[in-house]
This record gives sequence, C-alpha cells and structure tokens, in this order.
Amino acid sequence: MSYTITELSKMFHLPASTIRYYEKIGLLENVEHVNSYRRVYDQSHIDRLNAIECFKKALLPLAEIKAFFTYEKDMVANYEKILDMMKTQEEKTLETMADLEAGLTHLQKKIRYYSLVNEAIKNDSPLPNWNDLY
Amino acid sequence: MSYTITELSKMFHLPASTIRYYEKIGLLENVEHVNSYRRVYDQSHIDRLNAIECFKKALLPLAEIKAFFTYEKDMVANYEKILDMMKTQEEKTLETMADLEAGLTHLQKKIRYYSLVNEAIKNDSPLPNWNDLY
DNA sequence: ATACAACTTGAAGTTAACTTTAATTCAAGC
DNA sequence: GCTTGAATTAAAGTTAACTTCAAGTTGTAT
Repeated sequence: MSYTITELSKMFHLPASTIRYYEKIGLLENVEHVNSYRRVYDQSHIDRLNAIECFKKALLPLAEIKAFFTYEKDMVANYEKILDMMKTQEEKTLETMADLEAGLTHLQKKIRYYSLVNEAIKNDSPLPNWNDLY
Repeated sequence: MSYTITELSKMFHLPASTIRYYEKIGLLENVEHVNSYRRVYDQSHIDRLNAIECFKKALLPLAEIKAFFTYEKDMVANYEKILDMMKTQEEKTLETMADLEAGLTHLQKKIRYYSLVNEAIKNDSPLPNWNDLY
C-alpha cells in the first residue's frame, strides 16, 4: 500500500511542510518520487513517523531521534549507544515530569486562591489572604 | 536586605544575562540602579523570581507570566482573567504530562528491548524479536 | 489546449528564550 | 593617577523546529 503526502499529513496531523522537512533533515528516508516528482510513502514511513511521534512525546530532540534511527541500522554494533541514549533520556523525562508536577501544584494553588477571590467578590465579603491559605 | 545581580544569579542558578533579560521584557520591575549604575534587588524580586520559576515549571510562556503579574496588580478587576489563564494552563500541563508518560513508556520499552539485545550478544544467543515482546 | 489544483523546490522568515559581543562605566586597591 | 574587575548597554547572534514564500511542475477536467 502506498500513500501521498496529504494522506500522511492527515494521518499524523502534521502539515505536509513538516513531513518534507523531516525528509530534508534525514528523519524520513528512501522516499520515492513518482515520475521523479510527487512523493510516495509506504508502511515503512508510517512506522517511522509513529516512532518519531513517540520520541517527540518523550521530548527527544529531532537530532537525537535521527541518531537513534542511524544506530538502529546496526543494532549489534550500537546497542550500547542506544541503551545509553534511552537511559539518559529516561532520566530527563522523569525530571521534566517532576518539574511539571511541581508547576501543576503551583497552578492549582493559584486556582484555589482565585476561586476564593471570586466567591468573596460575589458575596461582598473580605478577600482571602494568600498567606492564610499557604 | 538587598542583593546584587551576582547573588540572585547564584540563588536561582540563572545567568546574570537572563536576569537582565527578564527585566528588559518587563518580568522584573522596579529594579533600582545604585548611583544610576549597578542593579540592586530586594525581597520583592526574590519573590517574583520564585514565582517565575514555578510558572516556568508549569510551562507557561514568559509572555503569559508577565500578563499574570500585570493582572495581579488589580486582582479585583482581573480575577476572572487570571482564573481563566490558570485553568487553561492547568489543562495544557495535564496534556503534556500525559504525553510525557506515553513517551516514557515508549522509552522504557526500548530500554527493555535493548537490554535483552545486550544480554543476547553477551551470551552469544539469538537476538530477541521486538514483535515477540510487544 | 488550457486551466486548475495539488505538489514541488530552495531559500528566507518566524518564534521563544536566551546568549554573546564590544564598547563603556564605575569603585576600589595599589 | 592607574589598573583591575565586576557591571553596564544596545545590538546582534543562536538554537530548534518549523513555516512561508515565490516560482515552477504535473495530471486531470473542461
């Protein structure tokens, strides 16, 4: 089965320009151009894009993702590098998650405070004091 | 108590240039320059920087953080906008956390797989098959 | 045969959040 | 008075990941 760039674009909610860009920087490889013109994709590109999306969610920079695909071509020679990369990234992701959680807590405190401000104003009662709450 | 830019820089692990930059874009306000030269900071700036760090952890763009501080100056007039902003951001943060978790799972699968590859190579046994695992 | 929509290209532009640079300014120690 | 060193400025540069643009190509419908 083969696909056009528009089909991939819809499948992955990525603008066509981004898909071309990924090819340009070497993230997508072996893209045939039918009649040496329009791009044609196959299952391998879908798999690749799925992998890219996963790594992007884990916040890997595109350059790292590209490196991974390169290493993966010779797994036996590079499994240590890959393992290293993944473990480093795992730690970074965990750190980011911890930061996000701290940030979320801060946001939720603000939300609670300003909800009370809201109520106070509607009831014409005195404004709450941040320091009384936290 | 008053502080130099170098002291703040150390306190917050931020380069002095970043602290100057925050002032330039209006995130830090009312910074006195002693003898109209060197910057002098006080507790209010430390509080402000702490707040900035919290919001940054929640991934608020600096422009939003600045807007928050502006709104906060007239809480009674702006509590609705603030509440709105915080709730929107809370959702975004939760989404990002979900993405991160998905990404983390993907990473951990890769780590598991390449650990098995590692073992297989060390034991001269056949390489594991990704599809057998997942 | 022509118009049209979808696709192509390389190059330049965009955005956020900084960072770097080069030239200048004080204040303090010798 | 002179040197040194930490701070200052405005402006330009950086990075990642795209996006936009202008000009050109192709297959299909009229």
